[in-house]
Amino acid sequence: MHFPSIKEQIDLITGNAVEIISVDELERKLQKSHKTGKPLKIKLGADPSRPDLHLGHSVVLRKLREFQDLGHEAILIIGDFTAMIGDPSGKSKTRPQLTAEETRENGVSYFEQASKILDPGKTTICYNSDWLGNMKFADVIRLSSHYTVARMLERDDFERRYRSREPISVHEFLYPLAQGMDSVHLKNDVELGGTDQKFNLLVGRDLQREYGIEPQVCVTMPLLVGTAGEEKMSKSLGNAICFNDPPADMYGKMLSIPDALIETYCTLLVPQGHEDRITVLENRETDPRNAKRTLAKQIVEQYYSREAAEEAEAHFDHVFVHRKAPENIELIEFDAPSMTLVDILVSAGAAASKSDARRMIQQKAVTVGDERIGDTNAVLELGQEPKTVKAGKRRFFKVAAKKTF
RNA sequence: GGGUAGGUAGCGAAGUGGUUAAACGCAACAGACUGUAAAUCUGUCGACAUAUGUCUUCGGAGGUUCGAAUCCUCCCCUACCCA
Repeated sequence: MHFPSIKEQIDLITGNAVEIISVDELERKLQKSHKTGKPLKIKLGADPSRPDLHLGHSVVLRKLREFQDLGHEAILIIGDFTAMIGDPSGKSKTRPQLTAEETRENGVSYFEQASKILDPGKTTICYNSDWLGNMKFADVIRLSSHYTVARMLERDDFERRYRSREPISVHEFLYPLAQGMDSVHLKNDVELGGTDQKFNLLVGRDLQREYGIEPQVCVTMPLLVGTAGEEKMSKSLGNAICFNDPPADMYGKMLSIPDALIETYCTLLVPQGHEDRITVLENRETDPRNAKRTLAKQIVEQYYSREAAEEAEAHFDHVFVHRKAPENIELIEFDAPSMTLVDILVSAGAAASKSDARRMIQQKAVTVGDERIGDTNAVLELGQEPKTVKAGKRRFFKVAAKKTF
């Protein structure tokens, strides 16, 4: 196995990373692998309870890919064991308990999506139920004796919640330990994670040491902020751009990010060394419009293709710049000769309730054909010929009658 | 087990008997404007209803009252202190 020079490796690994604990140890490990020809084992934990990967995940996946490109071994751990128990930590109190099948399925789906960034042929996948599932209660107690409550409370999240008097369940203390056990089991050299994972990564490091294993190097990556620019990107906050978003949506969402986010998104989402990176970063002040367009196209290309990116851009221009209806819009057929606009909006899913539909009409948001409708009692005659309905700026659909009446 | 403080709309947070469907902020939605779904400004933001009408909501269940998110009783949940 041939590796690039240590310096080259360190430069790439350090790029974009927030913190590396510690660079010296990393260097030592790299030297050792260089000498012995044995790749380093790089661990990344995946949460199979949320199988929709978004750009936030890509930041850390990309780092893992960089390790792969350097010749090291990527290990993706699907945290199926913890997902089966159902972790109610943090904000979401109702994180669902998943069955074994569901977690396996999600794990597969996770891997498929992650393959858009990783080199799938060179990625090892493990399920942590394989070892955690066999632990006896006595083993768990023994494991937990390695850590103190005070140290647990050092974690930002716990500390904050403890201080603001929010509940912390005992089992939440067990999760970092479980994750740490993964590291003990794998004997990995490096573990990757977002900055919010720092504590957990450090626990893994400590536990490895306790169990007489050479401690892992922890590499933390920045958390990507959501498209709104404030909170971190997360599907449940509705500010995410997912790997599986259709190209047009992905492109549109990318263009809608606040200008101030161009730099962050570009550095975290475009591969290090890519030419677009320089173009976007150079032009973001002087020509934010085109910088953003380049960036948006580049992202779509990563998950789909160059062609898809071009199409997405054309679609966007058509709909939003020229304000025309898109070509392929959903046709909804009703089994009636006429219907109130309100009912149509609700059954098309364009409005959440009838009140909402009325509101939209009152706000002049609804157009049928070329006519803007302002009457909340409007009734639409339905015929064989589909009519185009536009609700708001970006929801289009066609309506028609199922048959002639 | 005892004590104290709490549980309000998607979230955060006011409101302690009556113009309170419930201030305000965030998010969301819409309109104007624009290079965009940026920014900014304006409006909307429980449901139902052929607009000024009705119904449901302030942890849950009962009760007091002409009238309660606001008072009482019981229960559930959370935090902190004491044991």
